[in-house]
Amino acid sequence: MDRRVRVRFAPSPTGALHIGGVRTALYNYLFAKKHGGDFLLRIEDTDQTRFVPGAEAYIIESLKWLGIEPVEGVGFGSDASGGPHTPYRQSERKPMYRQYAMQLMEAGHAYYAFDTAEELDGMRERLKASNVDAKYDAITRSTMKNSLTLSEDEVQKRLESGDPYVVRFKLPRKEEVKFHDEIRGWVSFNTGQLDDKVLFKSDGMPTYHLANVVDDYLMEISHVIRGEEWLPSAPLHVLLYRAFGWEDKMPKFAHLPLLLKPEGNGKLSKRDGDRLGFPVFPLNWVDPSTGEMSSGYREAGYLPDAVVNLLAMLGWNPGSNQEIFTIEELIAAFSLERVSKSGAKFDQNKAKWYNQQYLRKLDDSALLPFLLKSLEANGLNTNFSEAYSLMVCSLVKEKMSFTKEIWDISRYFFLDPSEYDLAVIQKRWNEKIPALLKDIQTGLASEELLDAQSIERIYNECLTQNGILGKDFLQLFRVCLTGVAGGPPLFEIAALIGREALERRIEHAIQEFENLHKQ
RNA sequence: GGCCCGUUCGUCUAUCGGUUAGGACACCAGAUUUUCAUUCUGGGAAGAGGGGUUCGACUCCCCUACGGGCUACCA
Repeated sequence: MDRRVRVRFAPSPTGALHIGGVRTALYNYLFAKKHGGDFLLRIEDTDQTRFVPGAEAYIIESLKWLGIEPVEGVGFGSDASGGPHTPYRQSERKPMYRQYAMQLMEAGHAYYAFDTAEELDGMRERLKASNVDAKYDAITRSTMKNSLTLSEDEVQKRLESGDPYVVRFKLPRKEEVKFHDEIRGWVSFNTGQLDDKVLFKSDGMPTYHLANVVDDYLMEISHVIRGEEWLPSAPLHVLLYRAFGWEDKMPKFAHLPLLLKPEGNGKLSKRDGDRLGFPVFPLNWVDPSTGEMSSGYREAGYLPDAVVNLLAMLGWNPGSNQEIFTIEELIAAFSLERVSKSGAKFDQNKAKWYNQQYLRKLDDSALLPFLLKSLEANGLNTNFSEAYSLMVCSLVKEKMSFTKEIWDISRYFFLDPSEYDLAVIQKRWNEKIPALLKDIQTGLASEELLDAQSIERIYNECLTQNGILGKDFLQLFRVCLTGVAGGPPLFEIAALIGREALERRIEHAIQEFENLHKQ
């Protein structure tokens, strides 16, 4: 156990990385950092038929956005090679795997199989018909075309004539395979239930099982932290380490609980896309074959630290009541023992709450780029000073849950209201209002300095003059100035938008409200 | 179907044999806010069912139910 901690995140680039995968990466990262070890990214692209262009770049960009950065691997590392175990893309490691398949063959742990897809289907159908588990195992392999049943000459001949073949693992007949999972404790399987998995495909590529074990060994991985969907193949991997004679270098396993759909059934999947009302991807993703777009946390207005925090708490807890963690605090507190065993449903409300918390902690200036981007999109970027925008950010910050809301809740700082909240007008309007608004208008016009205090003073004076109560009018006045029913403190808004805007907006309200309230 | 993993408030979870079963989100009520929101206070809300073991079980064991995963020359 004094082995250097080295863990890896090993996604296959078959599409956008979904948040379950992100969480797996995060837990690996936290574990590595916690133990002063290494976190690496390996791309498992051994299935050429499922390759999706852009997926790898997407994974890398996602990890960078979230700050879950590997020290080695594709797209990372101190130099272009990615690190000392380059390459980190399994397709580029292709030439290395064959020798390991051969090593198993020579040791009698693997064999050639020549069965065609049709023959395999036939076998499965036959077994199913007789109510037996349809699998290529210790019994069925004796009825199939492989180097255990065919003569040596025949095998040689097939190999030489280029017949397609695969290499299968020769599973021990009836053996209890036990291993200790860092999260679940002892887990055991009987090899009688397993089958002779293909290790090496007819296209010359290894399957996941072979490539994964070989690479973990070569890259000196100390802990395999992955999703629970891999638990059933873990015994195979254990057996492979034994067959290779690498048992002393076998990593410890930790199988993470799955992230479930909020509506009840099944694990959260890539297909869920936007259906659920929250993103399942870190970044926006456009499916290159269908052109279909799925939204991501970044574009939905989440802050990366908030996403990291909420993902960390989904399936792990510190054992205390602390909910908000910086990444350093997460690293310090993290342990596999406190990862829960059962699947967790994603909670949108909690996610929103987390984002709000992080938004509020942000400097006003950190919000500025989001606002400036919106101003630019609306062609207003040259009309207002950056100092003005910064003040808007500070006023509006507490009202936001997501960065992308900033334009919607602050547009009235830049544009006169084009429409008004009718419900408020209808509820609060009465015949005294026009005179009151006029009074405020003239009061403001004759005041030299318009700051929040002076505006409020004038406002209150006019209220008393007109015999109107503040609670009956303030919200209407807010609608008059901003068009909407809620927002930051009104007199601060008024002070910021300034004399001309106030004059214009009050004048407009005097003309419009009378008609609007009748609608 | 088979194998494996799991099961505490609506949701995320604490509890590692003895607690009025705690917290957070959400929800509801009240207070504060001349408006909305914020904030504060309070409230309702849980151990799947059945057997054991034990002086004592949410906690340990077994069975059942339910949920999930896997069962490809996909990862």
